[in-house]
Amino acid sequence: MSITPIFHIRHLKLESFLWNLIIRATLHNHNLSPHSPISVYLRMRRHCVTPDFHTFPFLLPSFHDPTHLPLGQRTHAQILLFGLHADPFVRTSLLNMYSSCGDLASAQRVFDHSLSKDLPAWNSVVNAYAKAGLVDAARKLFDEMPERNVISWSCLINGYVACGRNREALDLFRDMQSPGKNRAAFVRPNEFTLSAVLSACGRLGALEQGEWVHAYVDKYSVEIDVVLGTSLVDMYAKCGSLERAKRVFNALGGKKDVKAYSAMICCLAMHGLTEECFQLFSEMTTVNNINPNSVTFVGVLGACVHGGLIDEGRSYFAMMIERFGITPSIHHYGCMVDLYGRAGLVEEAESLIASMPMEPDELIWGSLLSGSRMLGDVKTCEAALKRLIELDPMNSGAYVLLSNVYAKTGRWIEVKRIRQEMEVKGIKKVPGCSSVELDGVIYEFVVGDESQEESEGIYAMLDEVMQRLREEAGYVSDTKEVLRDLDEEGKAKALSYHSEKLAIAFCLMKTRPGTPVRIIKNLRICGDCHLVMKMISKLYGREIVVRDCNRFHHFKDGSCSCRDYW
DNA sequence: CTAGGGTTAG
Repeated sequence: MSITPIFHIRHLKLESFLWNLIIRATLHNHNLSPHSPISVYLRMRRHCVTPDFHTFPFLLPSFHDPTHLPLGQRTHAQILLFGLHADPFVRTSLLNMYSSCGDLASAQRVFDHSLSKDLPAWNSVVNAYAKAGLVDAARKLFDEMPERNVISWSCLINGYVACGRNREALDLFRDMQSPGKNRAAFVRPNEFTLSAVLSACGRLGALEQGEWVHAYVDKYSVEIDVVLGTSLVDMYAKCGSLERAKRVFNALGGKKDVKAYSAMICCLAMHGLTEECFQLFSEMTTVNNINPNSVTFVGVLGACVHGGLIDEGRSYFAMMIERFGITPSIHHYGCMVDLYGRAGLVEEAESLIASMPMEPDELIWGSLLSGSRMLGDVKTCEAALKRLIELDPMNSGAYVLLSNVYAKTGRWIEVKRIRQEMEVKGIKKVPGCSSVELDGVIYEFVVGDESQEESEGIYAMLDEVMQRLREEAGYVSDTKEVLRDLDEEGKAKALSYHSEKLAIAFCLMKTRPGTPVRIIKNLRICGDCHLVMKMISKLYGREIVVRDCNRFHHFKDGSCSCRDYW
């Protein structure tokens, strides 16, 4: 870019005006080239042009990650030097700079020392706390705000979604729409709000609420841009409705970018549709010439894992590095380790781990553990667990996986030892929890839970169902994964109240025959529940979709889309 | 209209 003509303009005010414009024009230059905002600013100073009220709101957004903090601080000093620190625009920019550089304390200080705190300033500080993961603090500020607009609500909803408090995000969205609660005029959600809400719906599996958002989008003619479209795709796919995900995805037409493609690719992978996943990948890269990124490959490699496709996994891994120049992250290594482990290629897994440029983390050892668990490779599991608990001593999942392997192979002394070890260290097993949505209400079931209002009915229903499975389908409990050394009857009992069984009983009770059932589970589904779901799908003529923490299972006519490989 | 606040895939 040539900026020479500017130097000949004499008029002082006009000079800063033009320098400001140049800084704005360079905002997208993130490297420290001569054309970066800070370089232009320094040149402006060398030409003895005094910065004004507009200069810093242009300059400050160029400092947006922790490595930029020192420059941000020096810019703050410049602001003080030129006496521009009282200006509300400058202050909000400064607040945002500190927040995006990760210096929350300084952001708060800038806010506290502001004489007039207008709406953008409040929104910025709420957002700063929400982005830092301190959503309760954000909420406190939000509650103190003298007035709020759609941005205030969106920032806080985002904060809840970002830290996994999805229910609270939806509660807040509901409050936003009940005029009594937001003590202001009705605030209409926009595409920013709706994207965040859809994200929460997807994670919760709240299809009906997600559908409501989609209907809202249509009703108020909110434009489905690529961001909102991606959110819709993600929501439908995570709620088990691939058909509608595809419909929205296709309707995006030429607007689809790498994120939209990646969302769809990851979703196809989660549903075990490996072929379609690969096809979409090639459509994206070869037909539409969109470069995949690291997330795209997390999806594609995930599809390989779910399909047990070693060769494809290897070739995508190589393609990622060689053709697209993407440095594999720990997630990609994790996929490969999982893939090798499941195939019994323990040596390959280990040599890959040894070749990693970064220290293997708990994800890697977890992948090795969950991979080798499939084949009952006790030795590898033990080794992986040992490394895993060095890094993450309270990881209950690791202990459970290993004791699973011991239980499968009947090594009850070891099972007992693990259980004692967990007890001594105070490690609590994460309880299995399943949820279903009915008429827009999410019902949660925890293993052996009897607190539900209708517990009695649910248990009676479950007993009846299991009885029918035994009599009419020859069901015998698959007790291989019970973690206690009980007699066969005891084991069957320990299994029979797994949360997903409670959930399915509830659905059979509450919904009309033939209605599809969707269940979300926080852990991996166990062998026995998997078997029971298959049988129910046939005997009761129900389509059942179970999303466990790892992937989707579509049960229909007695079989599952995962082909019993998970 | 030279200026400040928020969104999607993992």
